[in-house]
Amino acid sequence: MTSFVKNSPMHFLDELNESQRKAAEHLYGATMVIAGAGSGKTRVLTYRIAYMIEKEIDPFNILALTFTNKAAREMTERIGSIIGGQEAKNITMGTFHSVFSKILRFNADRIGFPNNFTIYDTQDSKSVLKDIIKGFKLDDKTYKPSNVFGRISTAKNNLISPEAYCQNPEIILEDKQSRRPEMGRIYTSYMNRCQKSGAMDFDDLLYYTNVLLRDFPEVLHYYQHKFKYILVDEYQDTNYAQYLIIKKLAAAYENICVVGDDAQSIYSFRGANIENILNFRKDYPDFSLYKLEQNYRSTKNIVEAANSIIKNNKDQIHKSVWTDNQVGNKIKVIRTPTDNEEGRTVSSMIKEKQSETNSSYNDFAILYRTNRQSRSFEEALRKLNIPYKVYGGLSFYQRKEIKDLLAYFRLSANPNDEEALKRVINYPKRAIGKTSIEKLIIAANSYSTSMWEVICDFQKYPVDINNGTKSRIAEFATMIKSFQSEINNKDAFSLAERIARSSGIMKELMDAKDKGPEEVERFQNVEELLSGIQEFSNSSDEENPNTLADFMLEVALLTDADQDKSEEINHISLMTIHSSKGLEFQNVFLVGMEENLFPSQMSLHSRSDLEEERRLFYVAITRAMESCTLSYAVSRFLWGQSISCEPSRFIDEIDSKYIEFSSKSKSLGRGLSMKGFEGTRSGGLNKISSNPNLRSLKDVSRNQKTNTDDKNIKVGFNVEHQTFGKGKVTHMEGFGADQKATIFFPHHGSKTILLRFANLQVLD
DNA sequence: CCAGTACTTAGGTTG
DNA sequence: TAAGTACTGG
Repeated sequence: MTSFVKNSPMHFLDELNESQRKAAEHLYGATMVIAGAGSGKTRVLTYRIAYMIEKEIDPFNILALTFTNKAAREMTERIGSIIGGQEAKNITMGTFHSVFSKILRFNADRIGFPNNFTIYDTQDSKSVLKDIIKGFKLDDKTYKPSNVFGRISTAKNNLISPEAYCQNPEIILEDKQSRRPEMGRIYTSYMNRCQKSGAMDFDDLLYYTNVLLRDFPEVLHYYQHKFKYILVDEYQDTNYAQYLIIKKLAAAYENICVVGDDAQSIYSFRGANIENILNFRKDYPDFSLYKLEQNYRSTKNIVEAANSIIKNNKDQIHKSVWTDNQVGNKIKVIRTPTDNEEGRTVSSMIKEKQSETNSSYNDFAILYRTNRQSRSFEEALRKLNIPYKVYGGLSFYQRKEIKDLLAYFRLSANPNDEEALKRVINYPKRAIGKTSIEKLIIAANSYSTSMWEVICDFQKYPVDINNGTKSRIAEFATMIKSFQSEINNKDAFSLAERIARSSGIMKELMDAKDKGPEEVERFQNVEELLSGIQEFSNSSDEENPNTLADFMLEVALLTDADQDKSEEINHISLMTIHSSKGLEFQNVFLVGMEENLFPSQMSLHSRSDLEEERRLFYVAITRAMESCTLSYAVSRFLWGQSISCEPSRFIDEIDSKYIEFSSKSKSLGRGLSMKGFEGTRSGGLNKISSNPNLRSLKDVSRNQKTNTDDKNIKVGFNVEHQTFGKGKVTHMEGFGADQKATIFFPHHGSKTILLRFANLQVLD
């Protein structure tokens, strides 16, 4: 087990400094490590776990919780490289959500869920809420799904059950004051709907874990004794539900080590609670505290500038971060006339520096407060032919085409998953209309069963839908059942491929491919998902194939960071400050340093919000190793109009010793800006003198009468449509006013059209 | 059922 | 401005 010691003359702990080493070696009792930015926090955690195993602690007894999947994976790898992969595998390591979702699946029957429960993402949750709000006949402007979702999420994160919510006088008053008295009813109904669908949202994973540990002492007992050693990374980002899980699990042995930095807490807006750090001393009065204060990442100027900023916050645990590194250059501040100019200036500065020092583009990052700011930089970088990658935004798994296919998988694994069912029952088009679906939903509610049960047995659950539609629905159900029968035994890839084909999704995307590059991309995305599944299939052994059901257990908790392929490529990184947390770059450009943008306008009302913005600024500055440049624009386009901006107060908060104002910006601004203004508003130049559209409209209306009620259209007829041109009728359905024709148009593909409106000319 | 149009809204983001 | 949704007319 300890063979690595023989090979290396030096013990791995020797690579740590004194306080790092103390924190790593102190294995018993409650320990808190407050780790300044760049102080080697991950290294301490890694070595601590390696040391535990060296001390013959069984990896099976270790629970390590991280903030992201990526962090968990990297740590497992690093530990594996020190003590051997086999040992590392037995550690329970992952995010709260992934670790506890597994525990919940194992114990699902105790809390009234199937063990293959679906995990709803935010989109799914909001869609459920929208339905409920509509069902209650409430105004969806007062009850915006995202607002309601946020409110419910907060409640769950604070372990307030629907019943408690409805009875809490304070909450009732709050909702009354915000004119949303029905919130409690919506919350209750939402919980019921999810349970009926066999689904949990992300917050439920934490909520129900608490329920499980609270109501089933034997379960609590089991995990308390399994997880004798508990480690939590990024402790400042935990919420109350997470805090309580840890507290309960650690209660038996109290071997708990939390690592965090209060100065880098930037997620309170979604429930993270700095109090958890402060409470630690109350819960474990005998705790030991270690502070990691030596920064290995940045120059003296950067470290000290960052210190001078964070000093302005009132709420914080005192620590003094310092470094042995060189003094380095001062932080540069540049000013540009417009946001577009900011893009050009920063891009050319990067180009200059890159060719001067012959460094890799990977050494550069542009950080901003909001995603929309990326635009001006992307444009400028493209013009200069500088490779870049924008991080964040829509993730792979959120894309429509991916969600569509996954919905088939989800439905096959758990047919009660109502969101999945609604998503694909008529996609690709199989003539099951909105009205029919609505009727199904209402029926399911009134029979208090799931939509799936209804569509499987119209005898038992009569619904007022015409027979043609009913038989198409039945056909759909049969197809899903045939997938269902294979989901637990056939290997993931062959079933996935079959579903993609026989659902019609592949054909749908294939046919659209010649429409444009976006359609091609969609098709490729689905191919990529399938090849990912193939990989998953191949990694299993002969005896127990990895099934699609297995795949679905993992996929809901994956994010696009989990399938990084661009890591090696040479490019600049563009991202929000939030997503830069935990990363480091030689050169950081922090852009958009303006009042109302950073700090954000919405943070100006309360001190604590402003302090969070300041911590965000602290995080941004401390990403830089060697150089840090701040920029701001004097005017900026915001929602279609140009507004004038003032430099951020944060610039003033940096001790002037550490910054210099670049003169470059001034000279750049002068000559160019005037030109930009001319020519842009050429008033009424485009005014249309004669309007050809008007004419054609008239012509059309005259034609209309002649052939609308010509009902003698049959399959095989050649017809002409006003907008689609000539085509051939391939299918007819419905009667009278509902009569529809499916027509193949050589230039527009196949369309199903209501004859009542179609205005068709029969050609033969 | 399809497609064009009117209307609305705009933060950060992991699981 | 841009993007997404709801509505409406053919």
